[in-house]
Amino acid sequence: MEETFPRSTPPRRATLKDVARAAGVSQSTTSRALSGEGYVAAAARDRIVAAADELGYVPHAMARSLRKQVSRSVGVLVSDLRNTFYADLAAGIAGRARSRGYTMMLVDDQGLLDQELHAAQAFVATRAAGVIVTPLSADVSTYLLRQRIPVVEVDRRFSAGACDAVVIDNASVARRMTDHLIALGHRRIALLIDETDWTTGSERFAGYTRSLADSGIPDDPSLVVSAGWDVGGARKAAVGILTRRDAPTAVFAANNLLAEGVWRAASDLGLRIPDDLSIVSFDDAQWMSMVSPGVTAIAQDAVALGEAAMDRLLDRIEDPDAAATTTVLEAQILPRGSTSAPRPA
Amino acid sequence: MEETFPRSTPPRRATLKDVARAAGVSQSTTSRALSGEGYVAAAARDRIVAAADELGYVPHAMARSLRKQVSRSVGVLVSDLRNTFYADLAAGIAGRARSRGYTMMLVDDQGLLDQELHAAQAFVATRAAGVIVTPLSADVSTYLLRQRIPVVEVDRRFSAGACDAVVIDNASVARRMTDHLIALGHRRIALLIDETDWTTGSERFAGYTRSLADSGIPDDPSLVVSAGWDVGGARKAAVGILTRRDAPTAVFAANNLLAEGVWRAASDLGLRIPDDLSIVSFDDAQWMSMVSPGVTAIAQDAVALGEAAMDRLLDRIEDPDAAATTTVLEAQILPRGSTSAPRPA
DNA sequence: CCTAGGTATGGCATCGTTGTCATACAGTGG
DNA sequence: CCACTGTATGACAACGATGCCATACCTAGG
Repeated sequence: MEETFPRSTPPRRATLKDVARAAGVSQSTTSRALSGEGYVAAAARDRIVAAADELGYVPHAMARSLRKQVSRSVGVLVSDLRNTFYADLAAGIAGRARSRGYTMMLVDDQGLLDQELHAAQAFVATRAAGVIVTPLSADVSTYLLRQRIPVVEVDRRFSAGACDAVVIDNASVARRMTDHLIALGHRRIALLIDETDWTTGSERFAGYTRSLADSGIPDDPSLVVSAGWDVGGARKAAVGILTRRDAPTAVFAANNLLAEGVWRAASDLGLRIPDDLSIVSFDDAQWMSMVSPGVTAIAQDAVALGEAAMDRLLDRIEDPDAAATTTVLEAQILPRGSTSAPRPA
Repeated sequence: MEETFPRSTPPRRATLKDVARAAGVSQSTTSRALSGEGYVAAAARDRIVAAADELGYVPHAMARSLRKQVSRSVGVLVSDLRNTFYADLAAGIAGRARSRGYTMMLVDDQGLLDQELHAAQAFVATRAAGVIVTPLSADVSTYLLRQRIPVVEVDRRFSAGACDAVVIDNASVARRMTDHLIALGHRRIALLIDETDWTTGSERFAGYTRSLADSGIPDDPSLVVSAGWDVGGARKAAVGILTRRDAPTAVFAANNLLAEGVWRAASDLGLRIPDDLSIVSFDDAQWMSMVSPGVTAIAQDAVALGEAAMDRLLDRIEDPDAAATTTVLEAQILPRGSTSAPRPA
């Protein structure tokens, strides 16, 4: 009998069976004692609990969820964790997940379609209780829904109607932002945008267009510039439009990367802000409050977005057959120094 | 017999048994066919594979890992996802995890000790293959190591020697940064710091002190200011030291939040940078390259830190009994406009 | 005294996989 | 013709937890 092991680090992790043996009762009783369901004599319970933490017993979550056929973990799929927006979103989800007793599996698909689908499969494999996703295509939701896994789309919608969604009112706030520029006296307002295929882009574009139309400003398609996905491209595109003979007096950047490009372009060209050029941004970023003048921006509360998505998901898990709903959160305009009346021509 | 269900959404997720039945073979054969281990006739394999994707079969990762007694998921515990440093770290880990076939459970402990321990327990419950943590105390590592779970500490070390760690050489780069200020002619250099209890703080402090000593500059403890954990506190502390009669000509902020406080304080006091005051920061933040002048900063590659930590963890999982090592990554000094020679007195 | 109901406990099947083992049928070399 | 080896398959027992069921005791009420 040389089975003496140091007491501090047991050779194997303790299981329910070990606790049962140590307490001198059956596994059934042990399970009941630790879960608090069913009859257990007080004395037995005490012995069992004592044995459990003597052995450092931690229930095996996977075994439990295999047996109970329910999972306490949710999958989260975002496009790019290095982008503050997604990181804040994840933070909001994480906070709610923890307080509701769920664990979070986080995957960053880097904006790649194949990784998005691959991640979805990983969520199915772990039998996630539900998934929150900032989708790149309708495929994820379709696939997960077919697998009977609740899905919530955040930030943008691809499967409108088929699954729940939590978004902000892009169109409305883009319109109000454009209204603000028009109220200051601007007539030539450029829109720098990445894409108009997703709901985010198309709605922002729609809000901008709507504002101009409502103010009776003639449509000028040349002022809407597709500026790519990175700062470099945005900078180039901004330089292009700002050096035109009929350059705009204000630029509306449809996200924070584009705003950075515009800011740098203005600096390249020696334009004074807001005297020579007004700049506004959809998405607030930290630098916008650090530079002078600060950049007037639309702030989405990404943390709140994440929290709302998690709440939605948990409701859905409780009631899988309820009708899909779309939750729309408010976004705020933060007026800063980058906007003023255009210079008289 | 009214068990007709729509073919598109099966009532229950398909299991190995379902695939086996559909292909007309046993579970054993099915398992062998899908895993590729052991003998399976070519014809049978084809039938099985066909049945599997007909049914949309996805193997149950938890059942598998229960049976095989190995897990393919790692736990990651960071202090605050909303802080870019941690988000980038997580992104680095996530990237490596995905490419190595692991899934990542992410928890944000919000800098709270009890949540840190709670998260550690959750990792044990899911039988994580390993854990990467930016620790708040030695307790996490101690607990997890006792539970035989490999741990890698990142950014700061609490359990030096007991577990692996991946950090940057805080002391050395802090010293070089201070040397840089001294080389420019500064003699009164303040250090704004949050804490000196963690390895990060104490090493940065040590590097600063060492640089001054090596240059023969007399020690002045009043120039080392404990500035709290948020921007507001840092701003106040900075205003305090900058309005002293013998105010420093340069300030070294030990992290990006403190740097923001200093920057705002300088703005409050109308100090011109770098003429009236030189500012340097440990930690680069996006705004530091957007403001003018830009802030000279120490850039840690948080993504690389995360990748290195994941690599370390996987090595450790493969060889649990190897000696614990500490990996030290380089950090870079990015010279920008916020530093110059002090104004002649 | 007998039964009913509350309390307390253990046995056992089960969740979905995997791997060991036993079995069976080739074909091959002695 | 008899081992023997290689191929192919299915039964079955795990992994760790739970929950149904049977069993057993005790007390109270008829």
